[in-house]
Amino acid sequence: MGGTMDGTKQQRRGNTRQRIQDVALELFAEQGYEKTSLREIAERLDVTKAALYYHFKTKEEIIVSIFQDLTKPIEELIEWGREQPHTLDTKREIIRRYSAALAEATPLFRFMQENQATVRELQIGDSFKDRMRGLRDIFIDTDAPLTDQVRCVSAIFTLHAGMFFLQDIEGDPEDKRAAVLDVAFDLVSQAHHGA
Amino acid sequence: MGGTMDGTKQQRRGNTRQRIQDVALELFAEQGYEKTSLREIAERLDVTKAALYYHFKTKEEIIVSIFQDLTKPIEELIEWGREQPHTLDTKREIIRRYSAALAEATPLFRFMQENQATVRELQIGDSFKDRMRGLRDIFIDTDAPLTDQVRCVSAIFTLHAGMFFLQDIEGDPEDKRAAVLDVAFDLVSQAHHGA
Amino acid sequence: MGGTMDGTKQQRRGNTRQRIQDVALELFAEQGYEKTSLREIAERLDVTKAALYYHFKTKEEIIVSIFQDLTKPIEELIEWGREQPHTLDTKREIIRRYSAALAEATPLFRFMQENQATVRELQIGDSFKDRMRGLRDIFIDTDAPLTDQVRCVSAIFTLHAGMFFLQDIEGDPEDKRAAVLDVAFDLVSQAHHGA
Amino acid sequence: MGGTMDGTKQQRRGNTRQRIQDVALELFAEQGYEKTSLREIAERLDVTKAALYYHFKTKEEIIVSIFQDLTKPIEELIEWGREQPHTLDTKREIIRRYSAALAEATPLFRFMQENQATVRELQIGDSFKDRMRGLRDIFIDTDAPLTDQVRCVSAIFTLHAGMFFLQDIEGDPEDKRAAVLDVAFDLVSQAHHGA
DNA sequence: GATGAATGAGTATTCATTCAT
DNA sequence: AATGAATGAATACTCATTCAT
Repeated sequence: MGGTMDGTKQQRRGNTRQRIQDVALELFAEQGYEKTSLREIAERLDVTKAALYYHFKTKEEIIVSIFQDLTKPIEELIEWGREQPHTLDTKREIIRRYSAALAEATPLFRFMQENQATVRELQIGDSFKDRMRGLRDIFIDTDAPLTDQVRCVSAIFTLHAGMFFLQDIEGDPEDKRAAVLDVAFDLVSQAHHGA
Repeated sequence: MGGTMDGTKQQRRGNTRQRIQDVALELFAEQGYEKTSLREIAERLDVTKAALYYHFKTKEEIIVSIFQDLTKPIEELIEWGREQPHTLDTKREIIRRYSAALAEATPLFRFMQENQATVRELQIGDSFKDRMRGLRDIFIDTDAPLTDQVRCVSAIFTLHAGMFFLQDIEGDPEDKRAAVLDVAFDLVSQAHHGA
Repeated sequence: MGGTMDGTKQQRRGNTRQRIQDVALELFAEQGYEKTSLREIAERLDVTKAALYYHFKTKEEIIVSIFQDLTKPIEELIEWGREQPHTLDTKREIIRRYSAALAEATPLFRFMQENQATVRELQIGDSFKDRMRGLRDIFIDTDAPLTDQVRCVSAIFTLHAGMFFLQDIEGDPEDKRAAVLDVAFDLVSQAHHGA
Repeated sequence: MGGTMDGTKQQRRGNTRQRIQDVALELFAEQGYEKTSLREIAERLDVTKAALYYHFKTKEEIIVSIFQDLTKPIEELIEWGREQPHTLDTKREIIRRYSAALAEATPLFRFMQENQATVRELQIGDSFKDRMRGLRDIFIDTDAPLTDQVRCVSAIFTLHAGMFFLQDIEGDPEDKRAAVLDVAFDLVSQAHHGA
């Protein structure tokens, strides 16, 4: 069913694992993890379900592997952040880098945003919470007034919000990205000056 | 098997519909809509699956009915907002009321937050988006600088963030709620003064 | 697909559970537990696989329930044996009754005989071993010479052998049954007289 | 990944076929033929499934080859028995040799004992039945009274029983073996004297 | 106002087997 | 002598839904 010598299959050799991850993430983000069946993934790749199992032991392993691959930059960012002094400048730099990392892994974050209930039960949940806690520890000064702590959380959230909920608002994407960064910068600045 | 005359079942009379909604929402929020089966709901209520079908035509109808019941206050809030002048005071009042409405319907919002992928395909999605667009139209002045628009979106998001992601932070719940409102107020204030 | 009013289905009402057990045991005995699929059982009963799951939670539960139903007589026999004095006469009576019980549950024992590897992993294994140990405790005098102990084990085994491995030998079934009992009687007699 | 030069693999050279048989029999005996997958066998040997197919055409061929290798002594025993006069002494000698052959191929007989349902469908079944029939023809005098015929069957069965069901009984293994032989001897003696 | 019995379509997963390299 | 990649067919099991009673 479909070309033996037409180059399409030729190209597939050796990168099936990657292709599975790509298609899977796309579908998971689109329809949710639970509602996406392995049959669907296989069909879209024009392989059999069993082929998926050659590359991944379970459905969960597929999403976990994607998660691990795509969140590595963020993990490194947090590692970096931990070694810096907890100054305002550091926080601004983290916001800048975090925003970039987010943009890089958009589909994954869309998936996570939209499938939190699933994510929570999927071990991903825990490692992601760990990561977020790491970020929080760098970002939040537990001695500061509550209001300032909330501002910092809000800054991070503004970045996430920027990814998904600004699509409805008109304007050049680059401008929007800049505006989002501005607001986030402002929030941490205010937190630091005790505005 | 399970009290015929012990009053438990007596009490149940007539409010089964309500009890189904309660248990269903609880489970949907906890495990996700897709992963919660009607068998599970029925078992927890100690009735048969078929009984659920006496009260609701489909699984979807259960969640839709919950949604409609629980978002009525927010719909009314938006209705109210639409008739007010788009002043800063109005926005602050909306933030106050929205925050209260959110607190009232916590499980539903937790469910929606965590099952966005599902919600989107469930007609709920559309009517919720309509509502949110209504809120946005009141909140956002499309002539204002992008940064200020983002601030307003961020204000709303801060309220949502406050519900779920502040649990990790120490402090009295009432204080935290107040801090969240403060930050949201600040954001809309700044948006208005062109900070 | 299959009469609605022809009486066949009429008769089925209310005894589906029993029918499942019957067909299942037949197939398990014939082809082995592992090689018998639920599809096969369902097809032979002209119901869907899902119907089986209405009556039994798992495949294992089917065989366990059969086992429990069919070994009750033997359990009762052992109970009875425990209360008797450990005389030769008691043993002869037990042999007589055990042989009868065996004959009654032939398909089950054929199944167990031929699927020991499966049985061992199926919890059935344990409860059956318990039962057999009960029989052994009544049957075997641990102070007697080893040879006599073996004779008693051999007596029980002769009964089992009689069920399955005498089919090849010519002769009237009743005569064969009598001969088997004779040999078993002899073995326990010799064990008692210290032959 | 798995010693290239460490001698382990060096040693493996040329005896993979044998190693497959060993591991396969061990697993078949332990878990049953159906429940043992080629993946499991391959993993335990640290080779790929495909490697098994280099040495054996099918799963069945593995068990058949084991069977043929391990039952050769018994086949020879029967051959020998056929040429002897059908005296009591011959039978005693056969019992002695058969018992020894059984002890030699314990895992195979454990496998056959516990997987009869499988064995029956696996062509092994037939050739084994042929063998057993050969034994029976030597052992059983079809003109003798039924009781004596049963005694002879029982003698063989006692040997088999001895292998598996005497483990529960206390005592020195050698003593138990001797006791088993004694009982078997007795049974054939009685059969001959028309006890 | 609810149950008992059943269905049809689906799910993730496993298996023996194949074949080009 | 063995591997990497894949397949086709099967398996146990689950789910939302239906309907006569």
